[in-house]
Amino acid sequence: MDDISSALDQGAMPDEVDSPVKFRFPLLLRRAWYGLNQAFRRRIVHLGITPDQYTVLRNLCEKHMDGLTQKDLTQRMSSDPNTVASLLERMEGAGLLTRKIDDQDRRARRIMLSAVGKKRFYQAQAIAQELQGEVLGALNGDDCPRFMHELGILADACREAADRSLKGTKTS
Amino acid sequence: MDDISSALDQGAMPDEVDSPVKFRFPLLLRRAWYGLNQAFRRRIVHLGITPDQYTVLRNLCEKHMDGLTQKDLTQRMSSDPNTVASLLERMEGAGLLTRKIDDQDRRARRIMLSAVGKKRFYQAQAIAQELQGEVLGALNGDDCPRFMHELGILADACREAADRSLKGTKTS
DNA sequence: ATCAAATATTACCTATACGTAATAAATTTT
DNA sequence: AAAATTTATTACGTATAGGTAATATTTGAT
Repeated sequence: MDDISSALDQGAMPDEVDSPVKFRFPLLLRRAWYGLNQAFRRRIVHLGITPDQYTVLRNLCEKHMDGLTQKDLTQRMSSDPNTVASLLERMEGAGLLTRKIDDQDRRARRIMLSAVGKKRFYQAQAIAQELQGEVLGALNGDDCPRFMHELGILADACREAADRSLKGTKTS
Repeated sequence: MDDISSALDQGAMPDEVDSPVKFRFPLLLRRAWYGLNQAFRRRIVHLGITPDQYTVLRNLCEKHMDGLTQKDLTQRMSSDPNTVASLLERMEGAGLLTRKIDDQDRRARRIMLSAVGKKRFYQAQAIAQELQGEVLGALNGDDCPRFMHELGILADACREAADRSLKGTKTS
């Protein structure tokens, strides 16, 4: 441990050599995600919804008029059952959607958008598209498709790493 | 509003036409960020720290042996003063760092890593690098630098959008 | 048909994210 | 220099993220 400490005291930088701060994936990802989220939150606060609530509304609006179960939503949102449950509880309280026990599977609950929910979605969608335009405008239009493709590959790799990390399959 | 509703009832998809789900920036960003975070959280839980706490430790370890103020940390983490304050409070309680009033500016608090904090950082760093290798391995090595450069551009654009969205400069 | 295993959700807990207001100390203005 | 302004942090409140355990149901095995 003394080796490490003295190295540090001399001003050595742990892993900056092989990966400068400006190019580290986790840092950039964090910065992008929090920035985008914060921008969107600030722009839709007057609608009484949050970015995550918008994500729920979008998933319910997009070709799922028959509703979704909480499980479905959880997967579509890359989220967690607990988080989704409390999120939907608040949204139901706000009159944005309804939850009723599913006819086929009485363990599950089917989520259905309300008229208010639809309206809020369309109001927020315009803002979301405007914001997305502003942000993606910073990138050369020609580079965009390839970039999104690569981001998709990394996103999948991240999710797979998370799944792998759940049960002790870290090594084998 | 009836126009909108009937369009939906026919199964129309809001903005899927011009931007398919698989290529939408916010979705991919969310998936990548949550996946990476969850993977890392699961792999370091035995060290008694969280991903955000690791970020604090990393910032304190990297060339800032003289310590950082909470404000500094807040900016470096793309975070918020409130969040950082409670985060540091927990970490101080866990013995990972110390907070003392700054000599130059007695409003500020200077954060200093403890021996335990240093040790935990190096233990977690090995895991972080391993994880990063697994994830980035999914991308063609040659594409990586350009991708990171572009992600950096978008991250900056997101932060700027967030700052712009704070004070009513949305239109002008 | 019955009992065991799998599954959807809830309940409860801790850790962020971040907004607003309060507090205290530093800086600027008059 | 005293007052007004700016700034670093804390206090407090609501909204996620996500782990563990309990519950209710459905499915699968005997």
